[in-house]
Amino acid sequence: MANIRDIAKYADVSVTTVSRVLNEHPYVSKEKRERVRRAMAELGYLRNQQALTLSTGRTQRFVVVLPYLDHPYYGLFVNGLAKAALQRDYRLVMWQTEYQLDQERQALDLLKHREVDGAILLSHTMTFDEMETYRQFGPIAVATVGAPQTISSVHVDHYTAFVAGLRVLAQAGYAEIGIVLSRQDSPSSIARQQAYFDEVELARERWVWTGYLTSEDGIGLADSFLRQQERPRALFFSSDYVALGFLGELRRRGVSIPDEIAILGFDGHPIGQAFGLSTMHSPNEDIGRTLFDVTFEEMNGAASVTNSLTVTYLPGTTL
Amino acid sequence: MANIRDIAKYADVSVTTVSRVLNEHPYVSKEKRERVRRAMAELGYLRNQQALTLSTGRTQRFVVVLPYLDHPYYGLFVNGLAKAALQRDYRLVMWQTEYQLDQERQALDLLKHREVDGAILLSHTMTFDEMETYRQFGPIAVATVGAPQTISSVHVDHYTAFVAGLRVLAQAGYAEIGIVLSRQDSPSSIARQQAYFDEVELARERWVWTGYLTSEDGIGLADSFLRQQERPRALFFSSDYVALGFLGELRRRGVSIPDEIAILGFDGHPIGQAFGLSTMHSPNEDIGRTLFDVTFEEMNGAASVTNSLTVTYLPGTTL
DNA sequence: ACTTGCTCTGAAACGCGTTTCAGACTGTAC
DNA sequence: GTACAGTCTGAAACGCGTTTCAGAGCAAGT
Repeated sequence: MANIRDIAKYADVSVTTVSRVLNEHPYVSKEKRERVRRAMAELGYLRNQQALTLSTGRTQRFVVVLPYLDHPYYGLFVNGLAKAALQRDYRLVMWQTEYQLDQERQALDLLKHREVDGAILLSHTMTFDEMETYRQFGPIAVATVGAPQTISSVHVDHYTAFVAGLRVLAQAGYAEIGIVLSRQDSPSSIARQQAYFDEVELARERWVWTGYLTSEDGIGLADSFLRQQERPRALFFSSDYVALGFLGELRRRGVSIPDEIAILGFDGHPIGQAFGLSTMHSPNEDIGRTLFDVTFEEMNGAASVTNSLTVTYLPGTTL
Repeated sequence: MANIRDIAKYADVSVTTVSRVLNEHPYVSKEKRERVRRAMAELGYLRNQQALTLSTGRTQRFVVVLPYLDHPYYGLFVNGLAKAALQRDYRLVMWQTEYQLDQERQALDLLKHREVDGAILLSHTMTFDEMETYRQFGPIAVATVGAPQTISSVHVDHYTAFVAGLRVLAQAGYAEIGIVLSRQDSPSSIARQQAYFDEVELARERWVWTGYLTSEDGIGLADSFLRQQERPRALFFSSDYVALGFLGELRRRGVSIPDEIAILGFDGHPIGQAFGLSTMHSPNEDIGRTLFDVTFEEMNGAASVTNSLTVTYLPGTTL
């Protein structure tokens, strides 16, 4: 494998000159530039990215932290991230945490050890206090609310977003509303419950279901829901996938939707449309794109930012 | 940022000794080991991964190439890859190609430039001949069939798999069968068509639909399908997502399934169960895991392998 | 007493591209 | 004729951890 010194020798110039040709520095005579070019072609020179990385201190990589790589909820975020990364010639190292704190720490250790230039957390269980201890090693951006000054944030405010969804339900004439959330104690679940109790007059503790993450969980909910005595007339899900599982199972059992139970999802993932799911659309792809850009800019000296986006109602036939 | 030389000076030992402590080499006296440990703690030493990478020539990274990061079809592969990577302390650089040949080339260029140790292609449009030109730069593994000797392959054979699915349909009593495929000219689509015409007596050209990738495509199919004069009695989809979109749309229109039209999917993705989709289960997570392992072993000198896995019928209510 | 074989240590080279700095040279301006 | 600015060039240092090699010290084996 020819390196820059071999090329220099072969073309009878200094390594500096070769480096200049590589980087298209103007101060190289036509003749030497040509000689170097030819030498590179003849020896099959390939620039060693590792050496470049060590030398410049830039890895051209960000680590992207998320609980599950294969959870469709994160798909659109990741898509936005990937598109932005491509534009800047950056690579994304994906890090699956399965909600394990130590996995999050390992991901941020990449930052410490200069394996990546920055970190983008689509989800985190770590406290912001701990997260800030990593800030000195590179820019960090999160897709969640409540980040401190030093940490960039691009997110939808789940309280506001949930209020918006609950009002859509209210306007459609539903007063008895239940909500189906993901992890019990996640910040977003807490915010959503808060919104529920603040906004819905007939809100009830037992109409709050937590621990529903996947479409299978949604199927599972059908049974326990139908067995319940006093049921809400509408269910607001924090995820389209859970809503879809529930919807599919109910339709299969011949339950009429929305006559017996109305369903509102949250995400606006394309697959929901296939089933006519009414949902609150969250601009996740934009968030992904912006998260990348923000992190990139911050690496180049820009200040950290907080960017709150809003959700919109995407009508279907389940409401 | 303290480096290894700073530590050496502070602990009054050579850099070699520091390196030995870092790598837990036994030939270091207790006393010096202790001094080095203390120096590292006091100066807050953090090993620079970039330097290590340049020095050892190992990046601890593989690039994973796939058309869309957010296509749920690849989710289970990626999940398997991620789990295997975690075990070996490897990172995955995800590369989205959108089926663009030049994106595939860019991904493999990472290999050329020593930015990754190996490449795993879940999908590719590149010919194997071209792919082989990259082989000299590191191990390559694909999830597709037909790879040459030098390139590892872990896959389901789509011809065999499709024959299996078609026989499931035949055994269930369906003779008039149509198939719905993804990209027209992809090797897997070609193999599937071959299987169709070889296996199904009543196979017809116009019962082959191509270009269906997403659940939305499945919705779109419903209309043109229902308008067709002579319809097959069963549809075999090459993707659960397309099948689900189609299924959802038909159910919404009140078409009785499987009485009017039977549906068989392909993948066995969990979300299919929510809707009772009958499907051929493909062990994609295993494939992902094995792809990683194979690439890893090959990097350590093992020979390339070809590993063909089989699909199994996963009953639902749509058949 | 003498070889053999560990254990321990560190100087120097290595991987490889970039950057700094000093110097030479040419051309233009005054 | 002298300055100054711009062009071109290369030696050396830099980023930083690993590896090779040579050598010293010491104990066990014959």
